[in-house]
Amino acid sequence: MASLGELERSVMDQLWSTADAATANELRDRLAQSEVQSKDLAVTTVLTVLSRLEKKGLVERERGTRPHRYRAISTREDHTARLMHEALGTAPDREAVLARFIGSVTEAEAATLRRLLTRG
Amino acid sequence: MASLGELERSVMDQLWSTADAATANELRDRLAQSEVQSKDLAVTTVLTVLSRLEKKGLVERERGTRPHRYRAISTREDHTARLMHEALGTAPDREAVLARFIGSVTEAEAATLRRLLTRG
DNA sequence: GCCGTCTTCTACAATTCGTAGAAGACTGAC
DNA sequence: GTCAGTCTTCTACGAATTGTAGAAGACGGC
Repeated sequence: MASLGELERSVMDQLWSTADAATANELRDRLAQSEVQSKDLAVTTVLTVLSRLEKKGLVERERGTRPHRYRAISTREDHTARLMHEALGTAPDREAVLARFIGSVTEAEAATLRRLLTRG
Repeated sequence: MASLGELERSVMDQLWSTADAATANELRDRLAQSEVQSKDLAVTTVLTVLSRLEKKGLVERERGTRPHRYRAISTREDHTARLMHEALGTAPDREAVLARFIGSVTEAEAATLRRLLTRG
């Protein structure tokens, strides 16, 4: 449901990289600079993508200001964590999935998890 | 990369529900019975989907036997765990993601994780 | 050698995504 | 109040993915 295309992903990355809302133009510029794909985009392209992301519930826009400003609705971390939960939810045996998941986590991450789990 | 369509997903569910390899015909029958969508499919439809799943690396087929037999390459749990890792990998701050993830896990799952993490 | 079964090839419609032009809406400068 | 420039919306199109399946070729048992 929430699978993003490449450009959609890039736009989200930009929105996530600074918490502030940004205009389509700012985003286009930022994409032009930081982008791996280095393909200058039309502003309308960025706007289309932003509209789609809005429809998908990932982005919200301020309609009051004249150049509308867009911001990510949740943080990248929340979004990613939600995706992980979604994946987890597709399997009937969640514990078995967690076992596999833990099995292939790096030692540093395992340590983090231990800390997080014992602290609460 | 590994996002599945609805039918593809259903076929994988069937393959995962029994570890044995199955023929396209068997799968079509099983789908017809268990399926929510209750739409009788042509065998060729199932075969097409199986070929696509094979190309995606999720299914392997025995070409030796005459009605080819298909089986899932990894278990549902492995597959799901891999998806979770993929999601995790998209974020730069993996630890932060893990923190959010842990935060929204059920108590039972948290217990499972603790057990898994302290046992190794 | 023929018949029924199985596979492969090809195809098509719907959806998603990248991409953007055309045209209408709005704002600031004057 | 009007004009120019900016911004948004609408519409569109091509590529890729997915559900769907027919046509035709390959194969094995009788």
